[in-house]
Amino acid sequence: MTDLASTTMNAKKAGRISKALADPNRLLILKEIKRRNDCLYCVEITDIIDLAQPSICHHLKQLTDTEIIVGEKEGRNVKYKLNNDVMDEYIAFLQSLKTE
Amino acid sequence: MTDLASTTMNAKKAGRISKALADPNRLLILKEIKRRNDCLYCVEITDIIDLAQPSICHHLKQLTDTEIIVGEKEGRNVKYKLNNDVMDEYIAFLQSLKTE
DNA sequence: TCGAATTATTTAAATACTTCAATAAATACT
DNA sequence: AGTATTTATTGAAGTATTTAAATAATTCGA
Repeated sequence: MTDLASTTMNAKKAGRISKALADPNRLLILKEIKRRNDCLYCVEITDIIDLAQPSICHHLKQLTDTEIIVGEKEGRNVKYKLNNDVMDEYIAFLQSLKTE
Repeated sequence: MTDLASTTMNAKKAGRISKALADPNRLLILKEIKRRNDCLYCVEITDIIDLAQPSICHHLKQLTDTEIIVGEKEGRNVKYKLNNDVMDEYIAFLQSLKTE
């Protein structure tokens, strides 16, 4: 099992997730997934983000590489969903940094 | 009130906080603040991070600029503490991205 | 099969980030 | 005042990220 696919959170993985979230366009994508009830086709992202197709593809890759979102192929399209587990692990890591 | 100093979280501010957290050395600093019971002098960071003093200073600035940590001057030293409020706001923003 | 639609990859340019050496600024101590 | 200690700033080099044009790959429909 690779480090990326590991289910346990650590500083290294948290750093990668932070980096994946460190772009306004990628946060926009996540907000849009939420708005569309956890379901977003790649082609629809062009409507909300003013970037060329390869750029959007690049941002989606940042998010899928860290497994914050998961893509499901549906014919020609890819449907994206948020990975709540990864988000919960990341949030738990952040909580652990706080003083009780 | 500047956007950075605003108490309300938005995608722009969340993006900046994510970016501040997107470095292993900065996460190390946060973990060390926690380990030392929410109190860390700049000069002590040299012990745990193998970077030159200006580099550490640079990283501390990333964290203080986004107010994830707050520095208190004590004579020549600066004592750093985690800003739980900002962390909570950031976590709440991440929670809001999840599907209920 | 052929053409259209959707997504992925490669390459290159522009921009941003990380790091350190040199140096400055602030403060304590004698 | 002079010196040592701690932190901040500037400037430059190396590295990484973002973006888009060109192109490839995949799949649906006629």
